[in-house]
Amino acid sequence: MNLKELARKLGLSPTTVSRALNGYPEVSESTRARVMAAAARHNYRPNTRAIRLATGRAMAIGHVIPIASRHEIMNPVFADFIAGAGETYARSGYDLILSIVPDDDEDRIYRDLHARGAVDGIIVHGPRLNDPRLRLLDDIGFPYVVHGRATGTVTPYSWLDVNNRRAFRRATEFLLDLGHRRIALINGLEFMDFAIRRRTGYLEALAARGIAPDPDLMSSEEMTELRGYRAACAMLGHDRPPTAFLASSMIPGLGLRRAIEERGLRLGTDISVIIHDDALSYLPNGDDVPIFTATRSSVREAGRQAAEMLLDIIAHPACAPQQRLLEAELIIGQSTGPVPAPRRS
Amino acid sequence: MNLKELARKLGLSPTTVSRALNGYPEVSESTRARVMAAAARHNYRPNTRAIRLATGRAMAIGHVIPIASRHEIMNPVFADFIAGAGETYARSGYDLILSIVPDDDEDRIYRDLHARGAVDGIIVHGPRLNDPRLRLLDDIGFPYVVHGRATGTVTPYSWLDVNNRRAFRRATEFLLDLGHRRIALINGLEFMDFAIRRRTGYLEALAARGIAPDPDLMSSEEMTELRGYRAACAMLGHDRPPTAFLASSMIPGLGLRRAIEERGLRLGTDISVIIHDDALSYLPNGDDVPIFTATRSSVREAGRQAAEMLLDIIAHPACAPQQRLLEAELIIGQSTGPVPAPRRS
DNA sequence: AATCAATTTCAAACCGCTTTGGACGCACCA
DNA sequence: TGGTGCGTCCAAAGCGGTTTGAAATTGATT
Repeated sequence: MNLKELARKLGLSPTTVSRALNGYPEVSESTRARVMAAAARHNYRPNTRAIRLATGRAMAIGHVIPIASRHEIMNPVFADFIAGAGETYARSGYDLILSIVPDDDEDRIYRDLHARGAVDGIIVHGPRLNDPRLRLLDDIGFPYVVHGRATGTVTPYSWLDVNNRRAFRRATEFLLDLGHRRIALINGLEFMDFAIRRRTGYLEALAARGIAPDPDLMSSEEMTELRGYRAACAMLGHDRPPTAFLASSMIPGLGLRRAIEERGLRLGTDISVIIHDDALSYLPNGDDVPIFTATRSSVREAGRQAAEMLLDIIAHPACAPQQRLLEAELIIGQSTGPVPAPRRS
Repeated sequence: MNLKELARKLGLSPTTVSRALNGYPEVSESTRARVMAAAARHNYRPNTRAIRLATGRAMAIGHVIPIASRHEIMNPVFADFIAGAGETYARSGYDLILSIVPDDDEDRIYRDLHARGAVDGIIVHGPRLNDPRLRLLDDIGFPYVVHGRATGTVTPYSWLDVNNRRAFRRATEFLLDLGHRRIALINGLEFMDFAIRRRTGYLEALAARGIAPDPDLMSSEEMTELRGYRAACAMLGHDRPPTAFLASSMIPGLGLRRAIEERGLRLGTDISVIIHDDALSYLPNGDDVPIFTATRSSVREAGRQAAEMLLDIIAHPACAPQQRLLEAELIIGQSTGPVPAPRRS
């Protein structure tokens, strides 16, 4: 069932039918009603391919997920982000096209998506320090929104980010207020922008209390359970082990907890831990009482908002780049407590 | 830069240029070379929208991810599956379009995707008992491949699945051989097909040794860390607690481990655990020596193969439905050991 | 009754590619 | 010499919508 056929059935021209369905004013309300009814009856849906060609719009957004080609780690945070973005697209009639791309091949993909006219805009995932992709996207004239920011980029661009610096500064201050002085940071890879900001917040809080950071208490790794475990083991084996940890996400946080409990230490009394909680649906941080004290910000909500921002930019290309900074809330769970009396070992 | 323009620059007709680029024989090799060179020079890429309209093919595959509308849990296993499928699509010039859909609205989405001509085929995720989607897809004539199977469906259909029954049967037998008799099963939700099969395998192994299953040792929950923890807590608090556990995935397995270690029990000596390991990139099961003894099957590889199967079906619609059953390997880690001597409590 | 503007409808061009059904030139053969 | 077949290339008709510019209809005004 296509437009022409529907028009024939109605004894109208395709033009009129098209206008009736798309809400143009130059068609009487009575015929519009007739057309709508007929369309519903034959459950007619305009062919997406034809619309796209005729209007020149792809009605689709590209999400390009970089995969570190060496390790092939897929960041599962994307799953919830995309679930959020998908809700927005569904409401607006956009499709979401997903490319998983080795990070040494991203340029080609962006160029391709543009030249082929496959998508109207792009969500940039996993921005890095001085990320070259933003320059590239500006050059080819693609509307885009960055999930996160790219330290080092000077030209303005649209982004949506969590206030990572402030979140980690507050978390560190919270631990300092509890009396902790040896606070470890289990961070993501340092070329990732979010990791840089989190470290900055951590260092700021330490500096404000006149505490010199100890490189032995700072690790930067891929965010897997195993890496969190390993890093924690190394630090807990230190001759002056930390009394508290900050972890970049729930996943290394689980490894961290394993390392702690394996040593017979109790979370929240012997060792304090604060994680960043992206509110992943499959890794809930407890329900009533959070397990981990955490800086929390829903990545799914971020997905929703980033998608809205991008659609807005596509609809109003003349507007200046948009930015939105989400604040993480510090939620108190069972994994933090006052620094214990020094152990006599 | 489009076909017409490129043709004009070359002094050829659009027809010839199109044929040259698409490898048709009715064009001399010399002009083909000329055309190819010019196309590369102006980095011409045919407009996807136009190709799609002209050929009637969408050159895109739809992945419809159902979200339980009540809980909004996004199964993170999809992330790695899709990463695998994406590799296949990238090689074949297909796009991957992703819809995250509340499970009470799936019908509409499938109908829509078809009527709009947005995709050429569908990967069905998370099949359930008597899943009505397969009937629907057959009715509307959509090529599809199911990741998993749908017990209760009688008409043949294409699927790719892990041999869940055999995997869990072997795992259970392995525990039985170690002397365990009280073996608990922490399963996924029971309307999910994979959960049914795993339970079947588990029950078969018990029955073969003449052991009656204990309903108190079988739980069916969403596969989150917290649910795994809760289920394990309840079972370990039982007056005849299990000496071994089977967990449906790494994620509830982590919660299970937490419950065990929280009680001062040691994994692999006091309590044995076998999980199903989907080989998720962000939750590696150790590296040299696996942490968990596990039934392992890479879901990423499953994604690759399912995608290939679907592309093949689309290319050869006349063929009979295809099936592929992947065997999980049983890998021995540090989480299993002989049943401990009964505790005198 | 003729004029005019507003309302409603339509024919045709267009989006950028594929594909059908020739056209053209040339060598080959009878 | 004229037909046949082959190798190259092209004009034009789709694909299924949107959109422009004009025509037909209607009602009000003069």
